[in-house]
Amino acid sequence: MPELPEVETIKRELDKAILGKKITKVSVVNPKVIKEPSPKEFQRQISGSTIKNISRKAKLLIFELSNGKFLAIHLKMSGQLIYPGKNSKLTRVIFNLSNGKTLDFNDGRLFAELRLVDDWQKLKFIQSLGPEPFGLSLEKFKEMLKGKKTKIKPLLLDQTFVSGIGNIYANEALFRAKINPARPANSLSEKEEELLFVEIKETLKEAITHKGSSVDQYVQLSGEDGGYAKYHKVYDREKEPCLKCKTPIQRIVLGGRGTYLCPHCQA
DNA sequence: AATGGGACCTGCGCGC
DNA sequence: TGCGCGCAGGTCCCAT
Repeated sequence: MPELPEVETIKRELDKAILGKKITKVSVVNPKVIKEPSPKEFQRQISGSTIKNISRKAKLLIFELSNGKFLAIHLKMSGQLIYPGKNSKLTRVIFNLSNGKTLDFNDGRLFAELRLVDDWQKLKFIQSLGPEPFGLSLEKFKEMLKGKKTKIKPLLLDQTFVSGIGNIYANEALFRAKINPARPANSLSEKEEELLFVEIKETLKEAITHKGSSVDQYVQLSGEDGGYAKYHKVYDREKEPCLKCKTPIQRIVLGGRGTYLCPHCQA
């Protein structure tokens, strides 16, 4: 799915496009993506409310509605929000707005989760989240790494450890910090911890600047691709030459996820 | 505590 | 052209 930069991009565009607008009607095309309450209640309770605020927590989008409820959307692997909506075969939920346009929620793989709740802070997913990289000090980050024998890359993907990083940016940040993804987290030198801390934030920031990485399903709110994929240094570049040393990029599997590295730069 | 596997789904690209 | 396989920005759950 969209990782932190992709969700942040969508959040910023939603702010410009639909903040303050009224949702006149909701059509649930595929009820599978509605986790709570029932699809019927979901439609009923949202209809007629105004979007008062939109925020992002890690990879989760949260709409605050005028009826006091919160709509939480996790896009998972293939979720998309499109405005103005074009109603494709992947459209699972349609939000009709008072201006006559629609906000479409699309999701090819049906992994995404939409929840309408009284209090988003009580969501189990939210309560388990670790800090976001931007809200973290270097000291705290070093502290967190202490005693962690896990491989550093799967650890970065663990949302209870730090939140917002996904598979693309974990790979990219580790390359930029010249750290092998299989290294035990507690084996990093102080210099490496520092560099990793900096590169995680830099990578995420750059990705936000370019409006995210469109590798497969992710698109911006307008439906356009994000522009960051062409700057990827290792992700999805198996067998292509390392941009620094020409060594072919290697793909391995760690924690069940495709992992890309330069075996020379990240020895 | 940590790691591995599978599950949830659909669709795409690849090799034959 | 058609088929089967492996793979996919995520997370959860169970077994070891």
